[in-house]
Amino acid sequence: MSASFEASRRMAEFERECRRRGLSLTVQRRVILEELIARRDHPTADQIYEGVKGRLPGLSRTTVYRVLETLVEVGVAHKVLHHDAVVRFDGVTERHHHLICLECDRLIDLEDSLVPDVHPPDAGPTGFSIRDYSITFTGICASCQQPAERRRWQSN
Amino acid sequence: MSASFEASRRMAEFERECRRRGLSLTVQRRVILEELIARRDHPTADQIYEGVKGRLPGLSRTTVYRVLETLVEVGVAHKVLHHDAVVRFDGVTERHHHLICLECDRLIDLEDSLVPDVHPPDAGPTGFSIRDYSITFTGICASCQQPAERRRWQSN
DNA sequence: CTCCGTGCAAAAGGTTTGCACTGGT
DNA sequence: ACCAGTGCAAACCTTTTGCACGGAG
Repeated sequence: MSASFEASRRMAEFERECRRRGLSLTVQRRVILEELIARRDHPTADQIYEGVKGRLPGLSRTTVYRVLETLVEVGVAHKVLHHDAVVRFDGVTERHHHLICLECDRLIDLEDSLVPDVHPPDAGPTGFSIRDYSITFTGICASCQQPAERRRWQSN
Repeated sequence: MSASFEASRRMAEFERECRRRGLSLTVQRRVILEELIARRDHPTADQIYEGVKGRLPGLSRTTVYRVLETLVEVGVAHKVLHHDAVVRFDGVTERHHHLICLECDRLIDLEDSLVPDVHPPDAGPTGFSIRDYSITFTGICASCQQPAERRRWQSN
């Protein structure tokens, strides 16, 4: 399955969901979702803004924030939790996990297939109904294990 | 094991670690750690500040931020990742997991013993060396499953 | 006595809000 | 034509930084 096919499938899913919910299909929403799907990193709202402003003259940062929030509500994007107090977004909505380097804070995706299934606990007493999960593995990334030379990363 | 015993054990651990690293044992550090250990929620820096400023007249918010950062470095506190773009702290350093309500964003702790062990993957190709992990379960909390009545939470 | 740690004020981000306007439906 | 969505500017909130003072070691 090619990346572009996957992208258009996701876009179609988004359009369908918008109609179902009575949300307008604006250029901004489409372009921002495209950008998010195309990127394999975990961009911040501002990085998305930088990435799409060429294609959307006059675009406002505010709109990027609002659109990203919408995409999350609709379910075509996820928020990623990183400890830098900046919200990051993920266009990959299939279940996957994260590796976070304790040294440089780099965040790497990990396919779900590499991780044994977790049987979600009953959470019985709390009455919490579990829908999905994601595992955050902490450790040291390859570059930070090296003898402290040439390890610079654009903070992901 | 009583909560207060556990608290003093943690405090002792902190003091030992400070001496080992040549860090000063200031009142601020002690009181802030006490507060963090005493709380069972996941307070923000500001909530900690509100909680301790009575005991530390003239305390600066800046100091709270710096001290919390120190506690994390020393290893007696953890950062908790929440998608509200505000850093939260956790005085529980034993491995545990989180339940996050998709509806109200509430964050609930889940003991590790309730969750089957995850055998950390090799992460072979990436060269990442895994040290620990934490699972975030997403779903709907008890109150949000109720017929949409009386569900208000102090945003945890 | 020497620094590390603190307090204060100010700056730096990131994110949200109010309001008028525009573009989807 | 109507109303959701956008752009802009300003507000807001969290977090960081620079500097001088004071207290821990």
